[in-house]
Parts: sequence; C-alpha cells; structure tokens
Amino acid sequence: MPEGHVLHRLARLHQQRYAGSAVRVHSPQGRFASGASSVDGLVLDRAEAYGKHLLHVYAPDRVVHVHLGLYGKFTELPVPLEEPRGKVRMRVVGSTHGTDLRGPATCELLTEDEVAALLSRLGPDPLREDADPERGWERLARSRSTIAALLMDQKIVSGVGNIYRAEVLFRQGIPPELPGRELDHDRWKLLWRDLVELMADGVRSGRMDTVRPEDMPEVTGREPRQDRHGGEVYVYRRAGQPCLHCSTPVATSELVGRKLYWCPTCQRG
DNA sequence: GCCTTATGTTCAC
DNA sequence: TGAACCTAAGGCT
Repeated sequence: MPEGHVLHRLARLHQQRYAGSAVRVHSPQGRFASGASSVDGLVLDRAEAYGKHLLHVYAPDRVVHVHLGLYGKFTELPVPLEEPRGKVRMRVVGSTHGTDLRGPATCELLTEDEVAALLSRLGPDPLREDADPERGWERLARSRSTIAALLMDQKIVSGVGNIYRAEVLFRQGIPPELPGRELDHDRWKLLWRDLVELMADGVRSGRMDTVRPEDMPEVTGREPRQDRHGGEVYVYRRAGQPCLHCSTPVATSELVGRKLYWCPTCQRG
C-alpha cells in the first residue's frame, strides 16, 4: 500500500527500533532464507529509504533491499514474538520489538555495487534532502509522454505513486494529458515544491491529506468524508463525484494500466 | 465463500 | 499491451 512516504516512515521506525545493535533475521517462509542467514546476528548500521525502496544496511556488501510492491506490508510486534502467522518472508527481531514482512515484490541481499546500480536508476526523491529536481526536469522536458505517465516513472521522480500523481496534478491545475515537453520550467518547480510539501506531510501523519483548508467541508459546507486509504483527497477514486473545488464530476480513465482521476474544469491548463 | 480491486514493477510478446 | 507476481480487504451473493 505504499507510496514513498510509507517507506520513509518505515525507514525512520526501523532506524529507531533496530539500528545500532545486533538483530536476529530469518525467513519463516523460507523464500529469503539464504539472505537472512547472511545478516542474522549482525548489527544493523542503518535503515534508509530511496523512493519506494527500503534498505537495511548491515555492512557495505550486506544490504537487505525491500520493495513492497502493491501488497507488501511490515507489521510490528513487541518481544517476545509469537510464532509467525501466514507467509512471513522476513522477520527482524531487536531487543524490544520485532517486525514481519509479508508479500513484498522484492526482498533480496545486495552488494555495494548492486545498491549503486539500483540508486542510479532512480530519479530525485522529494523526501530526500539530497534530491536534485533538475535531474527529473532534464528527462521530463525532453519527453513526448504525458505528464501523468511521467510522474509515475521512477526515473523521473521516485516515490510518487497513483495517489500523489492524481492529487498533485489537481492541486497544480495541470491537465494529465499534457506532454512533458510542454510543461514549462516554472510550473515544474511549483509541482516539485508541492510534492515535497505533500509527501513530507504524509511522512509526519502517515496519511495522505491533500485538500487545502479553503476546500475543506467546514469551510465549504459540504458533507465531511474520509477515504479508505486514510485522508482527504480531491480526485483519487472519486470518479463521477463532484469536484471538491468546482463541483464538476471527477473524470477517470486508464493510462498504462493504472486508473487516472482528474477534474476536467480545474485542470484545463 | 467468491469476485474484484488495490498506494507497484518486471518481463515477454 | 498484457500477464505475472506477491496478499488482503471490501463488496457481493
């Protein structure tokens, strides 16, 4: 269920809970058995997120790389832990807590070089201090693909998923079908700044709230509502419902296999 | 209980 | 462009 803010929260949590002392690592399900055994008993140096990728760094050549994919999930429990239930790919146990990883798309052991290769494939991450948005701009400004497709491309921006894509395009009033090369540099800078703000807020709260104060129900008088994924959003999964800003029905279509949502009035460009 | 859907990515054709 | 992969929850009967 993860866009980048979830991974950054996990990195922060794992850093607090497990870094700095020896941890037990194993794979109850068996599918990560050899990777787990090569870090079991080592001191976790640090946990870090890059886009939607989470790294547990034990040593330069002993890095556990996790990508949750669409379904992956970490659950945390206090020690002593009960027997793992269901398919647990990796269990990490520290002095006070343990965490179970289920259903990840990726859970693998990487060397230093492999980590470097992974990171070189990723565009700037709005949640990282060291991000350089110009790197994303260079690719985007040369592309004929639509801005909606480009925002989901992790080589352009890393950590953005289907919800932040829809919401930031709404907030910036950008039509999803606009080709990347037709977005001017100033609008890119505004879009980037908004992503930084939205995603940093997501890390703080653990929710995805994107509706501005002036469009909130207590100001506009409409019925309050809450989305399933937690938080209040403008267009994501609101097809056919009135736009929270102008009441035009929210439009939807499918683009490269993912559902896209937008307001045809607010996002005319 | 069964069917659909989901905040994702990779690989084959 | 479509299938495959990993799992759980919600909506339906």
